[in-house]
Amino acid sequence: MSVERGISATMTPAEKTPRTERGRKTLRLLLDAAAAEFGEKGFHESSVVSITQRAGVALGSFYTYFDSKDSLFRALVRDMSAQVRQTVGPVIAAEPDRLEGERKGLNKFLNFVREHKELYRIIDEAEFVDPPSYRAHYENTVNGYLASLKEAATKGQVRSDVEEVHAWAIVGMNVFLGLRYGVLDEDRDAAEVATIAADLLTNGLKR
Amino acid sequence: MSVERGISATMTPAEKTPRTERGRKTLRLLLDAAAAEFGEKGFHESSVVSITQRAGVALGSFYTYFDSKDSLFRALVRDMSAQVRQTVGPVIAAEPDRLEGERKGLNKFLNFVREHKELYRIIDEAEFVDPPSYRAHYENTVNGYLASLKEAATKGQVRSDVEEVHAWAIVGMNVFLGLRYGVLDEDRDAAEVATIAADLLTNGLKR
DNA sequence: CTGAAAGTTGAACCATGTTTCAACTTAGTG
DNA sequence: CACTAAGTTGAAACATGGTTCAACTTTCAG
Repeated sequence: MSVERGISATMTPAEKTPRTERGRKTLRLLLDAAAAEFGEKGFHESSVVSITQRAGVALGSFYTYFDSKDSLFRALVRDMSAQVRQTVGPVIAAEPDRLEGERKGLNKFLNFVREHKELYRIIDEAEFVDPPSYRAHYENTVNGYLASLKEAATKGQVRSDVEEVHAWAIVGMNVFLGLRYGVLDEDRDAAEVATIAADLLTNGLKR
Repeated sequence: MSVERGISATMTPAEKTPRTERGRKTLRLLLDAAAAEFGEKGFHESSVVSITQRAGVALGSFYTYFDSKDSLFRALVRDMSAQVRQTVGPVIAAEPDRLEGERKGLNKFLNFVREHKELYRIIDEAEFVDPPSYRAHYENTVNGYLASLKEAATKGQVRSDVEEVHAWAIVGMNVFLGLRYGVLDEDRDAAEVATIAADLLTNGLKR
């Protein structure tokens, strides 16, 4: 449940990139602490003081790497948005059949959410803390989805009239299933949920 | 774009219920101002000072009706949650065919969202400000959905194996369509979006 | 009319938490 | 082995905004 990755290219840390190994380590401590803190308490209940304490670093060091609490949050949102897509996208792409890929992708997503509840909450909260990033996250996600659906349509694997509305609907479906069966509760088997949902998506509600 | 209704039963306003006509009027001013303010700025950017100014009421009067900023927010969430269900539920129920009801319900929902963007955002933000209400909102919504789907299943209008996962998936779909085509942008005809989504839900993605 | 209950007011109090900064320590290079 | 750049530190300055309260006004039942 921590952001174990290095500092991704998407973070654009202004002129505050660390120049030494020590600096990179401190930055990573701060990012991990922040992800945990924001995930648990939400943006506004989290404090820079508490984040630095959790990171085992002095208060002032925070401002060596970030301009503000907001800018840290923005950096995290961008990073996590990319992480989700990089985790789920390949799983869908690797499957020759798009509808089967849908099931596998959702399964992967559910498991990812369970292991990264904090990322999920951070992206959700971006709707209020950093609307542009929030919007960008879902537009990127939906666009990727739509492209892959259209691709599948040319292969005759899905209906030929797929369009934006479908992509938003499917993404919404997945996000809510992630919320319910990943974040709020884990009372159902992830693979089973994915199978049921993929079947609904494939065949619809009709008898 | 304001909460034009009276004080609903769900609000349980402790011992702070107004006893005179004047009091009820002030309370309504505060509720409307708060809904507008929270909808525009979000919970944390909104201030009690600003809400009372918007309502044209003194700062102190706020605490005649609410224990705190939080408790006001909770009251609003509960009220709006009920409002959404009371708006959309009947539209679905009135339609003899459940799948056609789905289309009409989504259309109603989209139009409702467009006229009440602030309500939408307030419920969303409850995930962070008042998690129990947030959870309760979606559980109530999903349960209502599930009951009506099961009812339709006995009539042979939808597949007979409908269950909780389906309900969450459908609600998620609708919420995201509301977000995209109601809140973020209104660049598509609501009825058209509803038709496309209902068709997807009815027949699925397969060719 | 009148008195008590209900409602109104806004300055002051208070808690919280972000950001700055000048003194200090560590790391790496010529 | 300096000497400089990078990094660290935490107390203090600063900003914000929620909440209280005692004086005041309005309402309305008797």
